[in-house]
Amino acid sequence: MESRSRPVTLRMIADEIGVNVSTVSRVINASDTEARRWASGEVIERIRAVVAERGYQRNPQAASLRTRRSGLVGVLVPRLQDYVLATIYEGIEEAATEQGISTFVTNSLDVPANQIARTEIMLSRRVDGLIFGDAHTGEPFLDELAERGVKFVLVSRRAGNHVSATCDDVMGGRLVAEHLLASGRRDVGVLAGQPYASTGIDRTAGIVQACRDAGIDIPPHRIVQGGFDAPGGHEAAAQMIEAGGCPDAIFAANDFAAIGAMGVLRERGISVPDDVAVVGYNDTPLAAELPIPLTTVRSPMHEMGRRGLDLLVALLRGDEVESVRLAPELVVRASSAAAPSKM
Amino acid sequence: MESRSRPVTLRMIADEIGVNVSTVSRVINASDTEARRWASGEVIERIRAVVAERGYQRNPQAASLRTRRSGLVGVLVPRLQDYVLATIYEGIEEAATEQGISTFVTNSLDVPANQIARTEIMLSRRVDGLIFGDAHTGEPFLDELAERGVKFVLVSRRAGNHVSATCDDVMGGRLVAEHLLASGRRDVGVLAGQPYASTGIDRTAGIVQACRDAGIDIPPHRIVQGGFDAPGGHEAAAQMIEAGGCPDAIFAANDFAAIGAMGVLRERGISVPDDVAVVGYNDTPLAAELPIPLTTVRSPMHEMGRRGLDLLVALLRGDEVESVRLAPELVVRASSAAAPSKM
DNA sequence: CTGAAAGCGCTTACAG
DNA sequence: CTGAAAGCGCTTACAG
Repeated sequence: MESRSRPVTLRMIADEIGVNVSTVSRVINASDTEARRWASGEVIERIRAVVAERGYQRNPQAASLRTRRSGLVGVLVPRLQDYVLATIYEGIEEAATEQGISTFVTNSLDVPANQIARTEIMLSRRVDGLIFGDAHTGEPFLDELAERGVKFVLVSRRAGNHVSATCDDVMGGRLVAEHLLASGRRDVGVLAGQPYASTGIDRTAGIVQACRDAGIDIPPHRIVQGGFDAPGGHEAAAQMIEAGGCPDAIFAANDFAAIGAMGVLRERGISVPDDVAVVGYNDTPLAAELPIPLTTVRSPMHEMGRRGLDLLVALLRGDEVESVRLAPELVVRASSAAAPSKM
Repeated sequence: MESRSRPVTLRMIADEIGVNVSTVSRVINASDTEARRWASGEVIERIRAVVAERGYQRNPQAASLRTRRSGLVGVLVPRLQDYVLATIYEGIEEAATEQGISTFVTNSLDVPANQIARTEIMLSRRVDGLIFGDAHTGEPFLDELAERGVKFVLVSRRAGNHVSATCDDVMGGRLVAEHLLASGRRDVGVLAGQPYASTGIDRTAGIVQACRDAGIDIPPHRIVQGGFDAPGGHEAAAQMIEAGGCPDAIFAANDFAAIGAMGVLRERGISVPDDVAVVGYNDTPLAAELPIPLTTVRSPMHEMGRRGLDLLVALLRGDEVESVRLAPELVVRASSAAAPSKM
């Protein structure tokens, strides 16, 4: 088996044409219009032809050594197994590729020690900037990073005053409240997710506020924290029902948690939506396929990733940037059909 | 806001101690034992102390320029949104981090043109090798890549004689057949997945063979191809039922496809497991939480990713390597409970 | 418009 | 055991 052939270098191109490497470098890195400032039309044409013919590809390591910019971005997510974060990452990666940027992703599992360690690894790889999908409220980590002059943006979750691309989760929570109240539900339980994630916090705040506006108070025992996955939702729902019986509506801050809750309800013979409405968040493709199709809030996950990358690029360019808040949309399905009127 | 401070270089360390950069380089890159061949105990100690104190981190771009090895690996998957591939990637990334290797992942969406284009991008980033989770049988692409001397391994799907880390999918299919036949099912339908993926091909071959061994032939109209996701399973199941009525067992080559199939059955009022048993593949965490818990085949996805990375590292080292085939395990749940005896 | 040179931060034969 | 030098492939002031 033959070994991989050595890549074409600038020098090879230059020698073949009989010009200096600096000229080739300038022409290659210039736009069509500004190239004329660096070389004669004939030389430009010749260079472009040979570059195409020989399949020249710039060596990014060499360029980065010289320019001190790597074209690399580090992305931290709680876990890529989570469909939501995987989708956000797809958006990031898509936008990055369009801009000629490469990304490294890694899982922090939402553990602060991992966040710190993974970030240092990213920095040692000389990333130009970072995108965090796992920001924790109340942790000093991101503030310290900003203090050090490291450039980063947040996606999915907000934190402090750091630049972020998120969904308007408070509004998402309000949409759910309005829908549930309109369909006759009065005893609303919330699976609030992790206490350090702005997503869960804001979605919970949204539904609580909107219910209060309608004169309904959600008592503390109806708000249970837990993981954003099926087992997490299972556990949280079980705990809620144990503590105060089953409410007539459950809002899970995440589709997977909603599925976990439906598991508990099935085990206990509680009927959805007759006894209890269930609403999720994110409109995962599974939501529509479930034996009981799930009402949920659609959030623009892919777009969020794209916008996050764009924000980071702007930041690295030195632009003044504003956080982005995208609008959610309620998708009503069978799991929250109006309750049969009782008594 | 202060700008990020310049990283510490070898030269700074060397100057501080008063030795040559080459000495520092040798000591840093040597193991504890071999360092003694390159420097006196005193110098070694001094270097290590200053490296730790100043927080020196090797510039990987500079090192790679010199050594012609980037420590970078490219990973192509159909789609990271797919839980199965996300999990395999987690294994890859985990093993890579342990070895000081960085990975780039990208989605090919199983489109051959994308596979080619993405691979070229990876190569232009100077990756040392590639891992493909999206191999297509019958496409010449991988053969051509091998011909060019590019180093790579496959995960999840086999193809040709290329080195791979996979699950024994034929055995997985056989396990399902034995279980279904033992619980009285006779008319078995298969949602076979994509025709170019060895996973679906092998799982189908396994169940077909095992049924034939038991004297039961699965007719062609009972084998339907389709996507490995919920919508794909939905469509394929609908097509199968349309063509020949509902079988008494459906084996989907993937849990998500199984969920899609359950959606069709629900719509048509067909009961699971009374009318039809449903079995999936991969034992996704959702499987256990579904309103009708799903019987499925557990495949060691995370381990597969780890083994794939290990294989690639061995290959890059020039070792002779053998493909790895991991064992699947059947997990029985409610969706395939024995049918009530009819008539 | 084009060239020659310096230098980014490393590693690694080659000397001694 | 340690140093001095070359060079990986680029980019970019500095000249002309």
